[in-house]
Amino acid sequence: MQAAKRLPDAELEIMQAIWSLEAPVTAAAVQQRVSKEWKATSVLTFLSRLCEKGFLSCEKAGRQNYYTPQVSRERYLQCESARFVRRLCGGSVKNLVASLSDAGALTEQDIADLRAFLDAQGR
Amino acid sequence: MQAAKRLPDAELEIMQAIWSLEAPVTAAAVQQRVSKEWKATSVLTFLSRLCEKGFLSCEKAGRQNYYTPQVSRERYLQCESARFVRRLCGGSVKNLVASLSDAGALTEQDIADLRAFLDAQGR
DNA sequence: AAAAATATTCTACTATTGTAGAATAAAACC
DNA sequence: GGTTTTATTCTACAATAGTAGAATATTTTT
Repeated sequence: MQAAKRLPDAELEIMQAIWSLEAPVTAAAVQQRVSKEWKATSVLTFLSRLCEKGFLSCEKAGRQNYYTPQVSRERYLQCESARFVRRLCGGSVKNLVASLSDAGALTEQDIADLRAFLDAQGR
Repeated sequence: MQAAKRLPDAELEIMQAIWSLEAPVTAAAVQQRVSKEWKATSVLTFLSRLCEKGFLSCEKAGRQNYYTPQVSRERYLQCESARFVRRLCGGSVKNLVASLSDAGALTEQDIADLRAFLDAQGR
């Protein structure tokens, strides 16, 4: 399982937009979906960089390009979260959650969801 | 609570080393502690960049510099983990933990620790 | 005090990232 | 078919990051 390289902020934002859409997508659709106020050429630059990195494939039809994700959101999230816990939390998931709690970023809902998740796991 | 800026890999590695030592620390001590095979000047470059960014303070004594963290590991981890959940997990902590589980990065120990943590939280 | 050792600061160069104008190519329109 | 429109590709430039040699300054040593 080769580690899908970590994406810089702008490229991740583009991928998030693409993952939330039905593949394949056009640059225009991506631009609409994205929250940032990027010029069209900027979006195109990011898209082509993502292709170079193997995160997207690109199919040309007429004068438009159609992009399709080559890495799933799930897979990327798995790599990144494992990496995060390893590098920042000393490998301890509890450290992570405790830190979120200290940061006030752990809602009642989160706690309930987590409980449910743990219960569903190996008893 | 201004958001302590995110550190690039090399600088984070330096901070990790410093946090694990007794402050204040010298560049030599940092270099020993770090796992990477950096030249002394590289370490010095990272240290001075960390000072510029306000992560370290620097006190000169004789020809040596003594560095002291200005941001605690806890605080940095809080910012980063909140940011991570927000940007990558759609704000859901359960998503994060589920993804770790899928990635095979959730040990029995983690699960036990998490349970204990949740139980210690508001019932 | 002069010489040798050494910690720090300067300077520098490459790669990556954010950003986008210019140039090009292809489609649509008249 | 020539002109206008427009999506894409090229080119470019500044800021950040990784890396470290050269130059400088301060101690130590002799």
